[in-house]
Amino acid sequence: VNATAASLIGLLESCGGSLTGADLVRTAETVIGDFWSLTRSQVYRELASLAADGLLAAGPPGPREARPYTVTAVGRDAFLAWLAADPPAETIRFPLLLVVGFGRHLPPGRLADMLSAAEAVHRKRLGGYRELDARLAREGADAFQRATLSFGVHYEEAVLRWFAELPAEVRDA
Amino acid sequence: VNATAASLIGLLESCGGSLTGADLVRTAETVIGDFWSLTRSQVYRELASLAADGLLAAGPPGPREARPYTVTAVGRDAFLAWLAADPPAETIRFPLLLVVGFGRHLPPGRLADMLSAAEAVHRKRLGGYRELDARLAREGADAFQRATLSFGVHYEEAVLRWFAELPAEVRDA
DNA sequence: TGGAGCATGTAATGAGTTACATGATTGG
DNA sequence: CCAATCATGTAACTCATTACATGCTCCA
Repeated sequence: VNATAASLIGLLESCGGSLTGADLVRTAETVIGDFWSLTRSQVYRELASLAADGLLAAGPPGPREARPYTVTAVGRDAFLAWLAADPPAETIRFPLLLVVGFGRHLPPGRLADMLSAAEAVHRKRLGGYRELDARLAREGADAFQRATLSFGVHYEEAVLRWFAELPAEVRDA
Repeated sequence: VNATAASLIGLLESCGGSLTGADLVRTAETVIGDFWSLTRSQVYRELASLAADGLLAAGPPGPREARPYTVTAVGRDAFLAWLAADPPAETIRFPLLLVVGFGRHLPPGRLADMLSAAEAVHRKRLGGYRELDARLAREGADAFQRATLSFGVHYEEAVLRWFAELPAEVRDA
């Protein structure tokens, strides 16, 4: 029961009923996509694997072989066990930092371009997070979900601060 | 030429001469390990692949089949091309955030334990980064390398701020 | 009704992790 | 010189990404 599989069970639990693969792809993307990326292929693989192990039950296939999945009692227990275990440390893989680290090999101006492009992306993401947070606050959403969003806000603010504080030596290399 | 392979070439470039697989594992761990994890197996696989493609040249095997690798002209060009290309976005996978998001399924107190354990880890990491930064500043190290370290500092500060600002509803769930 | 475009699911490739085997090294 | 321990390299496996095929759907 890895983190991706457990998350799928958790999303099925939260949504009460049964969801198909594509439903789960969409749901996962919006709910946990900002700090736990996953692709269609992963979802289908995990669903098949979980169903084979009896943690999920597959309903009758609908259009285009779409099977709705529901959580079994065994699956629920496995999810709760995963949830209560000590979570491993986060992993960050930030290609831009590699580029910055090797920055002295770049032609003049190139790094500045990359940095301002990245800065724009992060500025936009921060705006989106803040907007979403305001909406969730209005709607009185789950405090746990808002806490994950809050991480996103803090993270993006940190990235932007980092950009802002880069020495000219680096920024205009 | 993926990011891991390119980084290995870059490290070989920076170190001037030729390094063996184990040397590169060590170097990579200390220089880029904080934002680009890689394992021995990856290193050896990439080295073999890069040598097969002529981007690296393998020297004569020393003790225990250890071959020293050096960068070829082709390899250097490939590295520079990778470096100048637009870097893809970072990926973050933070298991603790998954757990927080599903926090309402946790027994009372469990989340608080996880959070304080994680907080201790991040506090320690921040301390280590600051110490290292002070040393690099004294030694007048490469500004680009210090910039990557600065990211680490900003990131850890953000994580700690996030912890500190979590509502009691979440922290003491 | 038919075909363009899109959504869903699958297969093949690539990257990352874990676990293992074997050869050095060092201290007794 | 022998044995315990550690370092180095390899292989098997899991996870993730990319590219593909096929079947809906919706509008002309």
